[in-house]
Amino acid sequence: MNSIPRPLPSLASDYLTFVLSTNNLLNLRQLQQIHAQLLTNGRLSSTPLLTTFLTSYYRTHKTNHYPLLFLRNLPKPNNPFLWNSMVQLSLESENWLDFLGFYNGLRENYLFPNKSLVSLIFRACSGLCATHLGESFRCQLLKMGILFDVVLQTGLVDFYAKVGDMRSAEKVFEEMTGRDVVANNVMLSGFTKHGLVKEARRLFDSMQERDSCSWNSMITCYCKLGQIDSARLMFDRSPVKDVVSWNAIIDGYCKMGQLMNAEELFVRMGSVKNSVTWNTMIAGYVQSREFGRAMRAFLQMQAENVKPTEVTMVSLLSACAHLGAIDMGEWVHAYIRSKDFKVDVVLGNALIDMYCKCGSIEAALDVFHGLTVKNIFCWNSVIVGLGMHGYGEAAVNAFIAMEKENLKPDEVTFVGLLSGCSHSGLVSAGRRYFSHMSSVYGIQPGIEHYGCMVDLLGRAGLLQEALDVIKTMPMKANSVVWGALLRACRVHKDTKFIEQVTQYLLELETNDEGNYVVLSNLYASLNRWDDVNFCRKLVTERGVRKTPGCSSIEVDNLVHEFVAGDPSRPEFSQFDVFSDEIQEKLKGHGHEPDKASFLHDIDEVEKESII
DNA sequence: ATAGGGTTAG
Repeated sequence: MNSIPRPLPSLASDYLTFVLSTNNLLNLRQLQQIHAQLLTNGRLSSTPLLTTFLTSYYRTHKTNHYPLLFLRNLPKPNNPFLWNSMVQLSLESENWLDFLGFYNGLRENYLFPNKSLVSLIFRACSGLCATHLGESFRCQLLKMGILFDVVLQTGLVDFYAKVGDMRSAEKVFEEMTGRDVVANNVMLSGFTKHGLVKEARRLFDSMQERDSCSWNSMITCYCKLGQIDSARLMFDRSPVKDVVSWNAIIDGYCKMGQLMNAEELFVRMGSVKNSVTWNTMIAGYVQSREFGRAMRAFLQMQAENVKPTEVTMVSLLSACAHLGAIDMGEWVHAYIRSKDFKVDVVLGNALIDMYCKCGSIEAALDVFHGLTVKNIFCWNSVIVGLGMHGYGEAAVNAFIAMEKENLKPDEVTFVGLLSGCSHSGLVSAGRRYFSHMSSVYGIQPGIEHYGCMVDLLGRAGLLQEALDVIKTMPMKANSVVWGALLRACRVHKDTKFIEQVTQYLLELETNDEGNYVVLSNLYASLNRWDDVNFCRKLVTERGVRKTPGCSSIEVDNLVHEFVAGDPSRPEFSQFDVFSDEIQEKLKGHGHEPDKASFLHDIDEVEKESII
């Protein structure tokens, strides 16, 4: 169908209906031809037909450009139904910018949105957290003389609650006459979202009629505040338990790390389970670092014929990122493509993060550039990823590009940017961005940012400056910050500050095993064996447990874990040979193992091999 | 109106 033959007027209607029903993507030329057809024959331009045409165009092309052009060129006055359906369609597909375009077009024609649309628009304003838009919209409605009934007032309550203006929300709610269950539930969920459990409970207790939504709101409210036992009480008391109730309480247990309780309910649910239930459980496993169980749950989900969703994929990708399982990650990516899942910002970000953490910055960038919509999470992941892989300058450039897109950097952006500068030795850039944080962007540096600066200066050998940062920063240094300085001391073989760090370890009862080890090794390299023993005694006294070094590799979609000094694997001897090869290669590249600061009580040859 | 997903310093 490269060109559409000009049909006879009597056939046009059928013909157009046929063309539109084939569900093919129409190109611009074809559309213009249909457009011409519709305009030249006034009889054909019936509102239903035009509506079908525009909606099918918008559904397939997902851009409001042509439909807007089309509508603007229609002879006046326009039929309000046409504009209303386009506004509604863009709202339903959550394309806010398209919505604004259509809504403005509607107003340009002095038309009013119909009533169901009005509440939809309020919901959209809530979704966008567009305070000004919602306000101006409310004023417009008043001017238009649209009556505020319970439905509209409820929409308004929802709007105020979502943008965080609880006082206005409560005011509208109090002034409402004839509140129904929905109105009460909207107010209830407003309280719930802001963790206002007392207010929520008071309203809940005063309600004469309660449906499952009311009970579920209370369950989620208690879960959100970590009061899992109160949530469970609500769940048990509810006479109208539905899937949502079960899912809410299971999620509550997962968030508390109580997988046993979550699983018990999960099993007890039987066949009521839906995809959200499975996603909740899988996400729970991932959050508790039970990646293998997450994967098994995914397989079981498929075995029970429950369709995995985009949310399932996000959890699986997160598991891959933690495991460094690139093969499995690529498999998930292929699965996403084969199922035609919609790669939105969240899923896109999960892919970017997975590829970064699995070592493939190129694949991460591919995904990033392929996204039509990028938000702060996506940019942050890319900036963090580039910095992590030693591309500090690229991270800085990404930061600049992000600003050009008019996105405001947040505190995570600066963590990524500063650590990127640190890994690439970009001292002056790091200093500049650190000072710009508060002066230009109005973000107060947190302990992470001071930590980055200590690391940046420490790596560059500016140890005194690094210590000055620790001394002058507005918060107490934690083990990460001291760890950065400690490692810098080791790398630069500078022991000036070693006493201060030891003092810190004595003062702050930290259980951070790594710092004790580094400190002990530092003393060992100085042959200060008394201090080494002191460190070791400290570790024992404080009950700090040294987790054995552990790494994992992935072969044929199976993740193999290796624990340091554990020869129980049958392949162990082969790995030994392989490890020898790597050592030789490293030496060829001029790498020297840092023997001095390690395990003083074993002989030189063995020492080298272990390091 | 109610349930599930993403980025953070050594």
